[in-house]
Amino acid sequence: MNPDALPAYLGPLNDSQREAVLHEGRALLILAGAGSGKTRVITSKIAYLIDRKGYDPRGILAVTFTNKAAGEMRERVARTVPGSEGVAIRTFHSFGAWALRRYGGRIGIQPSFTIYDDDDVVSLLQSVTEGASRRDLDAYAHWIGRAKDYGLGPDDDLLPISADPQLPSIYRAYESRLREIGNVDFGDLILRCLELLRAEPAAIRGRFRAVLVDEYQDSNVAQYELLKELVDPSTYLCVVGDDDQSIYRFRGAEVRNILTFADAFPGTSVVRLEENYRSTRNILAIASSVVANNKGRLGKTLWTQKPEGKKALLVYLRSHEEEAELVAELLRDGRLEETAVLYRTNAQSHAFETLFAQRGIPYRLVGSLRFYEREEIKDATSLLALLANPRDEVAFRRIVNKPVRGVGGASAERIVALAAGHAGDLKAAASAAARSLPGRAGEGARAFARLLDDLGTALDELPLSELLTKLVTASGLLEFHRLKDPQKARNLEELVNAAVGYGAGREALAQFLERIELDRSSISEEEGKPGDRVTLITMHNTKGLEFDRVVITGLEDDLFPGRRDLLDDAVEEERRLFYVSVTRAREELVLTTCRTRLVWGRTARMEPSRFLFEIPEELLRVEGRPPAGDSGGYEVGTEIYHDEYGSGTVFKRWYNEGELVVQVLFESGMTARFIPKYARLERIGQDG
DNA sequence: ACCGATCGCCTTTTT
DNA sequence: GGCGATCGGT
Repeated sequence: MNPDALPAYLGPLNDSQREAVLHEGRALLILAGAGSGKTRVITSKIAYLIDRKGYDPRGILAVTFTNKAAGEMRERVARTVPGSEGVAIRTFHSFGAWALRRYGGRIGIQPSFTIYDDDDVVSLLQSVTEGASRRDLDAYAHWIGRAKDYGLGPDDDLLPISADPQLPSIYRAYESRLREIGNVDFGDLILRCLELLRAEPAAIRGRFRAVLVDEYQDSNVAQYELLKELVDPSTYLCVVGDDDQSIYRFRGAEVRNILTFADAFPGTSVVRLEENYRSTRNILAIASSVVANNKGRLGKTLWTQKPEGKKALLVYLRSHEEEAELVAELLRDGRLEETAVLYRTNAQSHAFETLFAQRGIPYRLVGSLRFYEREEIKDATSLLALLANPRDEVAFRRIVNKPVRGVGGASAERIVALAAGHAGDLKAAASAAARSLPGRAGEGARAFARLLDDLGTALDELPLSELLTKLVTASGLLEFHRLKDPQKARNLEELVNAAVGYGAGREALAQFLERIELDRSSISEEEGKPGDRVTLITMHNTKGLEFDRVVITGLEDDLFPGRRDLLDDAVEEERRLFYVSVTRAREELVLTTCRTRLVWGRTARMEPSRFLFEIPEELLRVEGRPPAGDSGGYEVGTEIYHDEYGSGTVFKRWYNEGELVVQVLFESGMTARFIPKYARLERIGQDG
């Protein structure tokens, strides 16, 4: 091999891409517009580090945002670079889990921990609070999650999260209970990993000589701090992102991470990838013109050599049924695999599923299955969790009396209290309680303890799938659920199937549970099946994907952008979500908006999404009729002046009984509604 | 402890 | 419209 010859993987790259791959130095920020080939750049860069710069694959860490992305990158890296198996390609969370399982002992975390999901968090909160409503508990769970995203513990100033006076004490109680149990929640995977790195930097820091992060615009503050701890001055750090595609603020993503990256890591070089290889000029123009309405962008000019392409089709429809009909009609050309139907909320998939099932149109539903959150699955995994960690009181409470064993709430609490005398071990406590609890409750406790014993023995002897089979039968869960709903029994079978390939023992169990918690997409009834299928997917889930034809549905105010997002800059995040959605399309874009929609079983009247008015008309071909009189002016964003209220901006407009109504936010902070036909409004900067 | 009926609230988006 | 929480009767 001639070492001077350019490696093959550099061949197809454009100048900026190549610059990014070849860059050397301390840190690199790649601002990569949608469809600009960033995955190719990252994989090429990994290849280059290994085969030209002499990096040990085991010294390279690549962090992605979703497991799906990690899987794809793993595949591409393996294809591009022989001998790259050792590269760690993980999500932030799975990296955290890995580090905690391996080195967590140094900060008091047992490797047998399991990961609590949102439901478990709420259950635990319920046991550390008194008289809190479900609503309160949800709120506290949310705030605690957000606090952890920002790297804040119970003793930090939580006012930016919530002014609720009880939050600090509830957070503190929750945290101390969680640590007694020995489990972690999602935020802990980052936060406690950070704690580990600070306490024992030698354990991990410096292990990775190069760290690459994809989708950096969606990292949160805790992840940023983790990154800072992970690198030392000699580590090569490369992050890739697009501020226009930041869509996870609700989950603690902090766009400022990418905006200030160069300041946080001195010596940063910046490379922009602005050539788009995916979409036609028209599609790109639509995406750009809408996102241009956002303020506070780094700003970039996406361009493409692709042809202009077709105009996007905008269809005004009467109802969500018509919307599903329209999509079914489009699909009569047989291009199922090439088409994706996008919507803002999971609930919207229903209309499509129903109609497609009727018409025999095969579809693939991405993400919304929530397989692991189903009652029967959670029951079975709670038993598994209890095997993995006998101190898991959340799992214990859930499963001890299911199916009914005569151990009611009061008895269960007695056992939990008793566990304190057995180092928290609930199995030991149940055994002990078998003697002290009266009658049926005592027998139930004994039966439950015996069940755990049997399963514990089987754990070391049987492969996991066989253990699970034993578990669902011996516990009575399979029978219990079969009687309620045969589908639930089938789901339990599906869970058993998911465990095929795992060996026997505690480590296999921990791995399986971790996969369930961290990669919820890994089982879906539809996804694995071959054949042509149209994709049904939320806008958020499309990140990183692309399709020849994209149908964006439900373009209506109050839905997209959502009702809550109207005032503050949350609208900007929704606009970015629109930008992400549009740029998934290669060739063809269809936009639909409905006049009415079922909301909570009631038919609601809808208005077209404000984003539609931000698209230049010449980029659209319109079908159907927009609501009458829509040219009445006073578009959203119009600045007006009112004699009493002063100047303000229209932030919402709709029609009531045929009259245009506008809602105006004034500089004073007040809002008011007007019917412009009668009210004395002056439009600023227009002739009126 | 369990069952059934009623009430209320809900829908963002996900690692 | 549907799910889950809650209450009251057994």
